[in-house]
Amino acid sequence: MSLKIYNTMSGAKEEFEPLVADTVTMYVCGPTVYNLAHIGNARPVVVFDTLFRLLQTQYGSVTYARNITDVDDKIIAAAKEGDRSIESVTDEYTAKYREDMAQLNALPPSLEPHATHNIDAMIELTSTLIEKGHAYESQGHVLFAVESMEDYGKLSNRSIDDMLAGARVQVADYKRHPGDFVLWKPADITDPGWDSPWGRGRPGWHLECSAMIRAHLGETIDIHGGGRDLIFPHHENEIAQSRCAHGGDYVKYWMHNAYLDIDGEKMSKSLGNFRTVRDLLQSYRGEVLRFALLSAHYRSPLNFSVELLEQARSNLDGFYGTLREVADMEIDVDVPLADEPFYQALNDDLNTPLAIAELHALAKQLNKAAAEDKPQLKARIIAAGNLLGILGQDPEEWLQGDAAADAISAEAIETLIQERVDAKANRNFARADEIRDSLLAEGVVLEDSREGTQWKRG
RNA sequence: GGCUCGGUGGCAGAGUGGUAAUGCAGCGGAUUGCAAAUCCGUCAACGCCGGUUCGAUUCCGACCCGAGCCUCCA
Repeated sequence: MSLKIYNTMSGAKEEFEPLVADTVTMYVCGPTVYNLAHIGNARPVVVFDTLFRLLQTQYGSVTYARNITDVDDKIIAAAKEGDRSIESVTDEYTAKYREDMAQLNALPPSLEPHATHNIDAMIELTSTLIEKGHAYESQGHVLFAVESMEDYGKLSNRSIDDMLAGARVQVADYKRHPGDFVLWKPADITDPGWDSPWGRGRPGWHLECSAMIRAHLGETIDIHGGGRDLIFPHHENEIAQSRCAHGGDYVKYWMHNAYLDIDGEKMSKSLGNFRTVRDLLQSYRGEVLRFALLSAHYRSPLNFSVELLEQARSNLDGFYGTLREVADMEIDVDVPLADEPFYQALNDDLNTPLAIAELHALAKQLNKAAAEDKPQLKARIIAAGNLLGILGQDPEEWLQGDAAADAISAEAIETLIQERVDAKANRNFARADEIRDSLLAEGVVLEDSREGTQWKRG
């Protein structure tokens, strides 16, 4: 069972083969830390976290780097607006980003390089590009000369001429060609800046990823991921920087996720139609958000809505309900992943919706399995859940734990259930139903069985 | 204008050159004191028009509709 990945560069699914046997290097573009992450920003995090988990099942060494962009115009603007230091802005939002992503069950990446910790590498890269004739200094800026690169535009499949046709490239008198992009720009005395051969300044947006990949992962990496909107110009320009500086390949497999839509439109900061993860966590647990994000294939747009979240929750409740029935069952059963349909689904370019469908099939089997078959089915469900980053909680806690601040307490519920058991024993069904209805009004659902009454918050 | 990507049942969402997964919702049944949960069954879909083919939802072409990138954006 081998992994297939859709490579943006070739436009086709390819067999995944790492450059070095049993070793995978992966880099995903992380946040610019000047505000809270929205749920659209969380999609690549969840998608590539799932890939990270999958890779770890088949390669001995998997290094996953996700950067923190902590120098940028928007950060400077946010600091000025809040009348606070750059560091207090970036520290706050870096911490909040980590917290939010942890709520989504995203594992911490192996490395989390900060742009400001790698300025030397960026200056060095810029110098190399100038030496090799791919960059030039102009009015305090250093710019990459796109015309100096033979196949610039290959990733996004556009030519330099095409870009001019759009006539939306920023024209600036310090550029030789309108498509040239900034490697290094001068900094105002009040702005953050670093001394460089070209004066005090700061790096352009694209530079950090090229420099940090080179510094932390090597000249060529296996997988580089991010949102579709990064294909151009960001990733295109990374390729230009790295290939022109070092020669050789930069990235073997390019992966790009589609975005979240709201009412058929892209969710984005500039459109203002976004919901922050932090805000959504007030109403939905992180695992629900994660499940919702995985319910569509990562290369397809996903329409984000209340209905989607309710379906995600309903699905998870079902799985946890199944697991609650076998909560005390030991599962020291080996699960040969290669044979598992959910594993095969994930290996096919991370087909998470199909993997979830296979999870449903397993749950159904478990619900009606003979006792001796249950442990292995439970083990398989847990194994699938681990890969998807779900179903890791105690089922009872999941089903009973999602209580609002003013909700009825577990103790009060148990007391009423006991009273209802007594009423039923006396065949006082009117009282029993009255108790059940009153609990339902509190959002508590009772489930009677031969073994007794269970409850959950619905 | 250039370059991408889509349009599958009420909703979400896989997939395939030949009976179109799965989930949610609906309906019927089993079970239950009645429910819930579970199980069984069931209704219902491939944008439009051509072409290739024995056969197309799937391949090709045109068209309609939608989204995205080309500017900060996951």
